[in-house]
Amino acid sequence: MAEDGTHGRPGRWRSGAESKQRILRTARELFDEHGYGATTVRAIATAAGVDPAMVFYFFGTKQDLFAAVAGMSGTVPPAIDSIFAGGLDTIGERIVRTLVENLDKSDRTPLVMLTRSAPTNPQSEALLREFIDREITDRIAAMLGTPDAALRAAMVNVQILGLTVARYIMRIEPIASSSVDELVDRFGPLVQHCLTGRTGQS
Amino acid sequence: MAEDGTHGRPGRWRSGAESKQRILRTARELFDEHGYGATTVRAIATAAGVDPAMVFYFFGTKQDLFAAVAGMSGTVPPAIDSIFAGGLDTIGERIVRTLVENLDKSDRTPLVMLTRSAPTNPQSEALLREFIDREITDRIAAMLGTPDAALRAAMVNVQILGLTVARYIMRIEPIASSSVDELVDRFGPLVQHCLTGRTGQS
DNA sequence: CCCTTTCTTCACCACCCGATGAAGAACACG
DNA sequence: CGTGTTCTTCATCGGGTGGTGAAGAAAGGG
Repeated sequence: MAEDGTHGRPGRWRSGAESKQRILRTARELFDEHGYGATTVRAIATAAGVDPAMVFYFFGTKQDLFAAVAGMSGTVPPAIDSIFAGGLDTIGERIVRTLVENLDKSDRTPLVMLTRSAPTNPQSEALLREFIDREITDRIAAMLGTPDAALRAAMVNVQILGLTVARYIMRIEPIASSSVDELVDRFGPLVQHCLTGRTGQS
Repeated sequence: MAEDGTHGRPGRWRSGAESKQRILRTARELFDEHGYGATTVRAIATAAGVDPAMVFYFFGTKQDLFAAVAGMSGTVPPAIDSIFAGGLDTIGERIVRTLVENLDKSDRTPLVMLTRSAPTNPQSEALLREFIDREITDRIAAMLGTPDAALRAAMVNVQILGLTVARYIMRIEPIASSSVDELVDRFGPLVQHCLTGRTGQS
Protein backbone atom coordinates (compact mmCIF):
# COMPACT_ATOMS: atom_id res chain seq x y z
CA MET A 1 0.00 0.00 0.00
CA ALA A 2 1.06 3.57 -0.52
CA GLU A 3 4.45 3.95 -2.12
CA ASP A 4 7.13 1.36 -2.21
CA GLY A 5 10.85 2.01 -2.58
CA THR A 6 12.63 2.60 -5.84
CA HIS A 7 10.90 0.50 -8.48
CA GLY A 8 8.75 -1.96 -6.58
CA ARG A 9 7.78 -5.42 -7.64
CA PRO A 10 9.76 -7.47 -10.13
CA GLY A 11 6.82 -8.03 -12.44
CA ARG A 12 5.78 -4.49 -13.15
CA TRP A 13 2.07 -4.01 -13.12
CA ARG A 14 0.62 -1.75 -15.73
CA SER A 15 3.05 1.14 -15.14
CA GLY A 16 1.70 4.34 -13.71
CA ALA A 17 3.40 4.86 -10.40
CA GLU A 18 6.69 4.28 -12.17
CA SER A 19 6.10 7.23 -14.46
CA LYS A 20 5.02 9.26 -11.47
CA GLN A 21 8.25 8.60 -9.63
CA ARG A 22 10.30 9.19 -12.75
CA ILE A 23 8.68 12.59 -13.09
CA LEU A 24 9.37 13.27 -9.43
CA ARG A 25 13.03 12.39 -9.70
CA THR A 26 13.54 14.43 -12.86
CA ALA A 27 11.63 17.37 -11.47
CA ARG A 28 13.78 17.36 -8.36
CA GLU A 29 16.92 17.49 -10.48
CA LEU A 30 15.74 20.30 -12.73
CA PHE A 31 14.19 22.41 -9.98
CA ASP A 32 17.42 21.98 -8.09
CA GLU A 33 19.59 23.01 -11.02
CA HIS A 34 17.67 25.93 -12.47
CA GLY A 35 15.23 26.97 -9.78
CA TYR A 36 11.46 27.03 -9.91
CA GLY A 37 10.82 29.87 -12.34
CA ALA A 38 13.39 28.82 -14.91
CA THR A 39 12.28 25.20 -15.00
CA THR A 40 9.50 24.34 -17.44
CA VAL A 41 7.06 21.51 -17.09
CA ARG A 42 7.79 20.50 -20.65
CA ALA A 43 11.51 20.27 -19.92
CA ILE A 44 10.77 17.99 -16.99
CA ALA A 45 8.48 15.85 -19.11
CA THR A 46 10.98 15.60 -21.94
CA ALA A 47 13.85 14.74 -19.62
CA ALA A 48 11.68 12.10 -17.98
CA GLY A 49 10.66 10.64 -21.35
CA VAL A 50 7.04 11.38 -20.74
CA ASP A 51 4.29 13.43 -22.32
CA PRO A 52 3.92 16.89 -20.74
CA ALA A 53 0.26 16.24 -20.09
CA MET A 54 1.15 13.37 -17.77
CA VAL A 55 2.76 15.81 -15.40
CA PHE A 56 -0.56 17.56 -15.06
CA TYR A 57 -2.35 14.24 -14.88
CA PHE A 58 -0.44 13.01 -11.85
CA PHE A 59 0.24 16.34 -10.18
CA GLY A 60 -2.42 18.88 -10.93
CA THR A 61 -0.26 21.93 -11.41
CA LYS A 62 3.35 23.05 -11.57
CA GLN A 63 3.25 24.40 -8.05
CA ASP A 64 1.75 21.17 -6.77
CA LEU A 65 4.56 19.27 -8.43
CA PHE A 66 7.08 21.53 -6.79
CA ALA A 67 5.38 21.07 -3.45
CA ALA A 68 5.45 17.30 -3.93
CA VAL A 69 9.13 17.47 -4.77
CA ALA A 70 10.16 19.80 -1.97
CA GLY A 71 7.73 18.66 0.65
CA MET A 72 9.33 15.42 1.63
CA SER A 73 11.01 15.15 4.96
CA GLY A 74 11.26 12.38 7.51
CA THR A 75 14.30 10.86 5.87
CA VAL A 76 16.80 12.86 7.88
CA PRO A 77 15.34 12.81 11.42
CA PRO A 78 16.79 9.42 12.41
CA ALA A 79 20.26 10.74 11.61
CA ILE A 80 19.49 13.98 13.38
CA ASP A 81 18.33 12.13 16.46
CA SER A 82 21.75 10.55 16.82
CA ILE A 83 23.23 14.03 17.06
CA PHE A 84 21.37 14.79 20.24
CA ALA A 85 21.84 11.33 21.67
CA GLY A 86 25.41 11.87 22.91
CA GLY A 87 26.92 14.31 25.35
CA LEU A 88 27.15 18.05 25.01
CA ASP A 89 30.94 18.21 24.89
CA THR A 90 31.32 16.46 21.55
CA ILE A 91 28.13 17.59 19.86
CA GLY A 92 30.04 19.86 17.48
CA GLU A 93 31.78 16.92 15.88
CA ARG A 94 28.55 14.97 15.61
CA ILE A 95 26.73 17.85 13.94
CA VAL A 96 29.40 18.31 11.29
CA ARG A 97 29.90 14.59 10.74
CA THR A 98 26.20 13.86 10.43
CA LEU A 99 25.65 16.80 8.12
CA VAL A 100 28.51 16.04 5.76
CA GLU A 101 28.04 12.27 5.73
CA ASN A 102 24.36 12.59 4.92
CA LEU A 103 24.83 15.24 2.27
CA ASP A 104 27.74 13.38 0.68
CA LYS A 105 25.54 10.37 0.03
CA SER A 106 23.58 12.36 -2.53
CA ASP A 107 23.85 15.94 -3.62
CA ARG A 108 20.15 15.85 -4.43
CA THR A 109 19.21 15.76 -0.79
CA PRO A 110 16.31 17.97 0.30
CA LEU A 111 18.49 20.25 2.41
CA VAL A 112 20.81 21.07 -0.47
CA MET A 113 17.94 21.48 -2.87
CA LEU A 114 16.05 23.79 -0.54
CA THR A 115 19.17 25.81 0.20
CA ARG A 116 19.69 26.12 -3.51
CA SER A 117 16.22 27.27 -4.42
CA ALA A 118 15.37 29.23 -1.28
CA PRO A 119 16.85 32.51 -2.54
CA THR A 120 14.50 32.66 -5.50
CA ASN A 121 11.47 30.74 -4.29
CA PRO A 122 9.40 31.84 -1.31
CA GLN A 123 7.94 28.37 -0.87
CA SER A 124 11.40 26.83 -0.62
CA GLU A 125 12.49 29.53 1.77
CA ALA A 126 9.53 28.84 4.04
CA LEU A 127 10.17 25.10 4.01
CA LEU A 128 13.87 25.52 4.71
CA ARG A 129 13.29 27.98 7.52
CA GLU A 130 10.69 25.68 9.02
CA PHE A 131 13.06 22.72 8.82
CA ILE A 132 15.95 24.63 10.36
CA ASP A 133 13.82 25.99 13.16
CA ARG A 134 12.21 22.69 13.99
CA GLU A 135 15.12 20.28 13.63
CA ILE A 136 18.08 22.39 14.61
CA THR A 137 17.37 25.65 16.37
CA ASP A 138 14.67 24.39 18.69
CA ARG A 139 16.47 21.19 19.63
CA ILE A 140 19.78 22.91 20.26
CA ALA A 141 18.11 25.64 22.26
CA ALA A 142 16.27 23.04 24.34
CA MET A 143 19.51 21.14 24.94
CA LEU A 144 21.44 24.20 26.05
CA GLY A 145 18.83 25.92 28.15
CA THR A 146 20.99 29.00 28.57
CA PRO A 147 19.64 32.53 28.00
CA ASP A 148 21.73 32.98 24.86
CA ALA A 149 20.75 29.57 23.52
CA ALA A 150 18.87 31.03 20.56
CA LEU A 151 21.86 33.07 19.49
CA ARG A 152 24.21 30.14 19.87
CA ALA A 153 21.88 27.93 17.86
CA ALA A 154 21.73 30.59 15.17
CA MET A 155 25.52 30.60 15.01
CA VAL A 156 25.39 26.87 14.35
CA ASN A 157 22.90 27.55 11.60
CA VAL A 158 25.39 29.94 10.04
CA GLN A 159 27.99 27.17 10.11
CA ILE A 160 25.61 24.69 8.54
CA LEU A 161 24.46 27.07 5.85
CA GLY A 162 27.99 28.20 5.05
CA LEU A 163 29.25 24.66 4.88
CA THR A 164 26.35 23.56 2.70
CA VAL A 165 26.74 26.43 0.28
CA ALA A 166 30.51 26.16 0.09
CA ARG A 167 30.75 22.39 -0.31
CA TYR A 168 27.64 21.42 -2.22
CA ILE A 169 26.43 24.48 -4.09
CA MET A 170 29.42 26.65 -4.96
CA ARG A 171 31.90 23.82 -4.50
CA ILE A 172 34.63 26.07 -3.17
CA GLU A 173 38.03 24.46 -2.89
CA PRO A 174 39.45 22.95 -0.81
CA ILE A 175 36.17 22.59 1.07
CA ALA A 176 34.48 20.71 -1.75
CA SER A 177 37.06 17.96 -2.04
CA SER A 178 38.00 17.58 1.60
CA SER A 179 37.32 14.28 3.31
CA VAL A 180 34.67 13.95 5.95
CA ASP A 181 37.25 13.54 8.68
CA GLU A 182 39.09 16.64 7.57
CA LEU A 183 35.94 18.73 7.74
CA VAL A 184 35.03 17.27 11.11
CA ASP A 185 38.52 18.15 12.37
CA ARG A 186 38.22 21.68 11.11
CA PHE A 187 34.62 22.60 11.73
CA GLY A 188 33.75 20.36 14.63
CA PRO A 189 35.64 22.50 17.18
CA LEU A 190 34.23 25.61 15.53
CA VAL A 191 30.65 24.45 15.97
CA GLN A 192 31.51 23.25 19.46
CA HIS A 193 32.80 26.69 20.29
CA CYS A 194 29.53 28.22 19.06
CA LEU A 195 27.63 26.11 21.57
CA THR A 196 29.78 25.74 24.65
CA GLY A 197 32.63 28.21 24.19
CA ARG A 198 32.81 31.45 26.14
CA THR A 199 30.85 34.23 24.50
CA GLY A 200 32.55 36.93 22.53
CA GLN A 201 31.29 39.43 25.14
CA SER A 202 34.61 38.83 26.87
CA MET B 1 31.55 62.14 -23.01
CA ALA B 2 30.45 58.63 -22.38
CA GLU B 3 28.64 58.05 -19.13
CA ASP B 4 28.72 60.33 -16.15
CA GLY B 5 28.13 59.37 -12.53
CA THR B 6 24.73 59.03 -10.96
CA HIS B 7 22.48 61.57 -12.68
CA GLY B 8 24.83 64.11 -14.16
CA ARG B 9 23.95 67.71 -14.78
CA PRO B 10 21.35 69.65 -12.78
CA GLY B 11 19.38 70.68 -15.84
CA ARG B 12 18.50 67.34 -17.28
CA TRP B 13 19.24 67.20 -20.93
CA ARG B 14 16.86 65.30 -23.09
CA SER B 15 16.62 62.20 -20.85
CA GLY B 16 18.15 58.97 -22.06
CA ALA B 17 20.89 58.07 -19.64
CA GLU B 18 18.37 58.55 -16.86
CA SER B 19 16.13 55.88 -18.30
CA LYS B 20 19.13 53.68 -18.78
CA GLN B 21 20.10 53.90 -15.14
CA ARG B 22 16.53 53.47 -14.02
CA ILE B 23 16.38 50.25 -15.98
CA LEU B 24 19.65 49.17 -14.45
CA ARG B 25 18.48 49.80 -10.91
CA THR B 26 15.17 48.04 -11.43
CA ALA B 27 16.81 45.13 -13.20
CA ARG B 28 19.22 44.70 -10.32
CA GLU B 29 16.34 44.53 -7.86
CA LEU B 30 14.29 42.05 -9.85
CA PHE B 31 17.18 39.81 -10.84
CA ASP B 32 18.15 39.81 -7.19
CA GLU B 33 14.69 38.89 -5.99
CA HIS B 34 13.61 36.27 -8.50
CA GLY B 35 16.78 35.19 -10.23
CA TYR B 36 17.67 35.41 -13.90
CA GLY B 37 15.30 32.88 -15.42
CA ALA B 38 12.23 33.96 -13.51
CA THR B 39 12.69 37.67 -14.24
CA THR B 40 11.15 38.93 -17.46
CA VAL B 41 12.33 41.90 -19.45
CA ARG B 42 8.76 43.14 -19.55
CA ALA B 43 8.50 43.07 -15.77
CA ILE B 44 11.68 45.10 -15.50
CA ALA B 45 10.40 47.60 -18.05
CA THR B 46 7.03 47.93 -16.35
CA ALA B 47 8.56 48.35 -12.91
CA ALA B 48 10.89 50.97 -14.31
CA GLY B 49 8.04 52.80 -16.02
CA VAL B 50 9.51 52.25 -19.44
CA ASP B 51 8.55 50.57 -22.66
CA PRO B 52 9.95 47.03 -22.95
CA ALA B 53 11.58 47.92 -26.25
CA MET B 54 13.78 50.48 -24.50
CA VAL B 55 15.48 47.71 -22.59
CA PHE B 56 16.56 46.18 -25.86
CA TYR B 57 17.43 49.62 -27.22
CA PHE B 58 19.94 50.40 -24.47
CA PHE B 59 21.13 46.88 -23.73
CA GLY B 60 20.96 44.65 -26.74
CA THR B 61 19.69 41.50 -25.08
CA LYS B 62 18.50 40.15 -21.76
CA GLN B 63 21.81 38.47 -21.07
CA ASP B 64 23.67 41.68 -21.85
CA LEU B 65 21.45 43.50 -19.38
CA PHE B 66 22.21 40.90 -16.75
CA ALA B 67 25.90 41.17 -17.47
CA ALA B 68 25.69 44.95 -17.15
CA VAL B 69 23.88 44.57 -13.83
CA ALA B 70 26.10 41.89 -12.34
CA GLY B 71 29.39 42.97 -13.81
CA MET B 72 30.14 45.89 -11.57
CA SER B 73 32.85 45.70 -8.99
CA GLY B 74 35.45 48.10 -7.70
CA THR B 75 33.13 49.61 -5.12
CA VAL B 76 34.13 47.26 -2.32
CA PRO B 77 37.94 47.02 -2.68
CA PRO B 78 38.72 50.19 -0.66
CA ALA B 79 36.84 48.73 2.30
CA ILE B 80 38.50 45.38 1.75
CA ASP B 81 41.92 46.99 1.71
CA SER B 82 41.37 48.26 5.24
CA ILE B 83 40.89 44.69 6.38
CA PHE B 84 44.41 43.75 5.45
CA ALA B 85 45.90 47.01 6.66
CA GLY B 86 45.97 46.08 10.37
CA GLY B 87 47.67 43.31 12.27
CA LEU B 88 47.02 39.62 11.99
CA ASP B 89 45.80 39.18 15.55
CA THR B 90 42.60 41.22 15.13
CA ILE B 91 41.85 40.49 11.49
CA GLY B 92 38.86 38.35 12.40
CA GLU B 93 37.04 41.30 13.90
CA ARG B 94 37.88 43.51 10.94
CA ILE B 95 36.62 40.95 8.44
CA VAL B 96 33.27 40.57 10.18
CA ARG B 97 32.87 44.28 10.88
CA THR B 98 33.73 45.31 7.33
CA LEU B 99 31.47 42.66 5.85
CA VAL B 100 28.44 43.45 7.97
CA GLU B 101 28.83 47.22 7.89
CA ASN B 102 29.12 47.27 4.13
CA LEU B 103 26.28 44.87 3.54
CA ASP B 104 24.03 46.66 6.02
CA LYS B 105 24.29 49.87 4.04
CA SER B 106 22.31 48.30 1.24
CA ASP B 107 20.94 44.80 0.82
CA ARG B 108 21.25 45.24 -2.92
CA THR B 109 25.00 45.06 -2.80
CA PRO B 110 26.70 42.99 -5.48
CA LEU B 111 27.89 40.35 -3.02
CA VAL B 112 24.39 39.66 -1.70
CA MET B 113 22.93 39.71 -5.17
CA LEU B 114 25.52 37.33 -6.54
CA THR B 115 25.16 35.02 -3.56
CA ARG B 116 21.45 35.02 -4.16
CA SER B 117 21.52 34.25 -7.84
CA ALA B 118 24.62 32.07 -7.96
CA PRO B 119 22.74 28.82 -7.24
CA THR B 120 20.57 29.15 -10.34
CA ASN B 121 22.76 31.18 -12.69
CA PRO B 122 26.12 29.94 -13.91
CA GLN B 123 27.23 33.45 -14.84
CA SER B 124 26.58 34.67 -11.31
CA GLU B 125 28.33 31.69 -9.86
CA ALA B 126 31.41 32.35 -11.95
CA LEU B 127 31.47 36.02 -10.97
CA LEU B 128 31.02 35.26 -7.28
CA ARG B 129 33.70 32.58 -7.28
CA GLU B 130 36.07 34.90 -9.08
CA PHE B 131 35.40 37.67 -6.58
CA ILE B 132 35.87 35.40 -3.58
CA ASP B 133 39.06 33.92 -4.94
CA ARG B 134 40.59 37.23 -5.88
CA GLU B 135 39.55 39.44 -2.99
CA ILE B 136 39.45 37.03 -0.09
CA THR B 137 41.09 33.66 -0.59
CA ASP B 138 44.19 34.88 -2.37
CA ARG B 139 44.80 37.83 -0.06
CA ILE B 140 44.30 35.81 3.09
CA ALA B 141 46.49 33.02 1.81
CA ALA B 142 49.20 35.52 0.91
CA MET B 143 48.96 37.12 4.35
CA LEU B 144 49.22 33.84 6.22
CA GLY B 145 51.87 32.12 4.18
CA THR B 146 51.43 28.85 6.05
CA PRO B 147 51.02 25.49 4.28
CA ASP B 148 47.37 25.22 5.29
CA ALA B 149 46.62 28.81 4.30
CA ALA B 150 44.26 27.79 1.53
CA LEU B 151 42.20 25.65 3.87
CA ARG B 152 42.08 28.36 6.52
CA ALA B 153 41.02 30.93 3.94
CA ALA B 154 38.32 28.56 2.75
CA MET B 155 37.04 28.30 6.31
CA VAL B 156 36.72 32.06 6.37
CA ASN B 157 34.78 31.85 3.14
CA VAL B 158 32.40 29.45 4.83
CA GLN B 159 31.90 31.99 7.60
CA ILE B 160 31.30 34.80 5.13
CA LEU B 161 28.89 32.78 3.01
CA GLY B 162 27.00 31.48 6.04
CA LEU B 163 26.74 34.93 7.55
CA THR B 164 25.59 36.46 4.27
CA VAL B 165 22.96 33.82 3.64
CA ALA B 166 21.69 33.82 7.22
CA ARG B 167 21.51 37.58 7.72
CA TYR B 168 20.70 38.98 4.30
CA ILE B 169 19.05 36.23 2.31
CA MET B 170 17.18 33.93 4.68
CA ARG B 171 17.08 36.52 7.47
CA ILE B 172 17.38 33.95 10.21
CA GLU B 173 16.75 35.25 13.70
CA PRO B 174 18.42 36.44 15.79
CA ILE B 175 21.21 36.85 13.26
CA ALA B 176 19.18 39.12 11.02
CA SER B 177 18.34 41.69 13.67
CA SER B 178 21.56 41.63 15.67
CA SER B 179 23.63 44.78 15.84
CA VAL B 180 26.95 45.04 14.09
CA ASP B 181 28.83 44.97 17.39
CA GLU B 182 26.99 41.88 18.52
CA LEU B 183 27.92 40.03 15.35
CA VAL B 184 31.51 41.18 15.60
CA ASP B 185 31.62 39.93 19.20
CA ARG B 186 30.23 36.57 18.19
CA PHE B 187 31.82 35.87 14.83
CA GLY B 188 35.02 37.87 15.08
CA PRO B 189 36.71 35.34 17.39
CA LEU B 190 35.34 32.53 15.27
CA VAL B 191 36.90 33.91 12.10
CA GLN B 192 40.05 34.69 14.03
CA HIS B 193 40.21 31.09 15.15
CA CYS B 194 39.89 29.94 11.55
CA LEU B 195 42.99 31.91 10.63
CA THR B 196 45.33 31.83 13.61
CA GLY B 197 43.89 29.20 15.96
CA ARG B 198 45.39 25.79 16.35
CA THR B 199 44.22 23.32 13.75
CA GLY B 200 41.62 20.72 14.57
CA GLN B 201 44.25 18.05 13.84
CA SER B 202 45.01 18.22 17.55
C1' DC C 1 -16.51 -11.37 -24.35
C1' DC C 2 -17.55 -6.54 -23.08
C1' DC C 3 -17.00 -2.85 -20.13
C1' DT C 4 -14.63 -0.19 -16.78
C1' DT C 5 -10.63 1.79 -14.86
C1' DT C 6 -6.01 3.45 -15.44
C1' DC C 7 -2.55 5.33 -18.12
C1' DT C 8 -0.90 7.78 -22.35
C1' DT C 9 -1.10 10.61 -26.27
C1' DC C 10 -2.61 14.36 -29.24
C1' DA C 11 -4.60 18.67 -30.57
C1' DC C 12 -5.48 22.82 -28.85
C1' DC C 13 -6.16 27.30 -25.94
C1' DA C 14 -4.96 31.89 -24.34
C1' DC C 15 -1.19 34.10 -22.83
C1' DC C 16 3.42 35.73 -22.29
C1' DC C 17 8.22 35.50 -23.69
C1' DG C 18 12.47 37.80 -25.95
C1' DA C 19 13.36 40.35 -29.84
C1' DT C 20 12.75 43.34 -34.24
C1' DG C 21 11.64 47.30 -37.24
C1' DA C 22 9.62 51.21 -38.36
C1' DA C 23 7.19 55.26 -37.31
C1' DG C 24 6.67 59.21 -34.07
C1' DA C 25 8.09 62.81 -30.53
C1' DA C 26 11.96 65.75 -28.34
C1' DC C 27 15.70 67.99 -28.74
C1' DA C 28 20.43 70.11 -30.88
C1' DC C 29 22.68 72.43 -34.26
C1' DG C 30 23.30 75.10 -38.33
C1' DC D 1 13.36 77.05 -39.96
C1' DG D 2 15.02 72.68 -41.51
C1' DT D 3 17.83 68.71 -40.73
C1' DG D 4 19.83 65.12 -38.22
C1' DT D 5 20.45 62.61 -33.96
C1' DT D 6 18.58 60.64 -29.86
C1' DC D 7 14.98 58.77 -27.33
C1' DT D 8 10.31 56.55 -27.08
C1' DT D 9 6.39 54.14 -28.57
C1' DC D 10 3.62 50.80 -31.23
C1' DA D 11 2.62 46.87 -33.73
C1' DT D 12 4.18 42.65 -34.58
C1' DC D 13 6.71 38.01 -35.07
C1' DG D 14 7.80 33.29 -33.97
C1' DG D 15 7.99 30.45 -30.34
C1' DG D 16 7.34 28.56 -25.79
C1' DT D 17 4.42 28.64 -21.48
C1' DG D 18 1.08 26.46 -18.09
C1' DG D 19 -3.04 24.14 -18.55
C1' DT D 20 -7.38 21.52 -20.57
C1' DG D 21 -10.29 18.02 -22.81
C1' DA D 22 -11.13 14.40 -25.50
C1' DA D 23 -9.74 10.41 -27.81
C1' DG D 24 -6.87 6.21 -27.91
C1' DA D 25 -4.19 2.05 -25.84
C1' DA D 26 -3.47 -1.41 -22.00
C1' DA D 27 -5.02 -4.02 -18.28
C1' DG D 28 -8.55 -6.10 -15.02
C1' DG D 29 -12.83 -7.97 -13.69
C1' DG D 30 -17.29 -9.88 -14.57
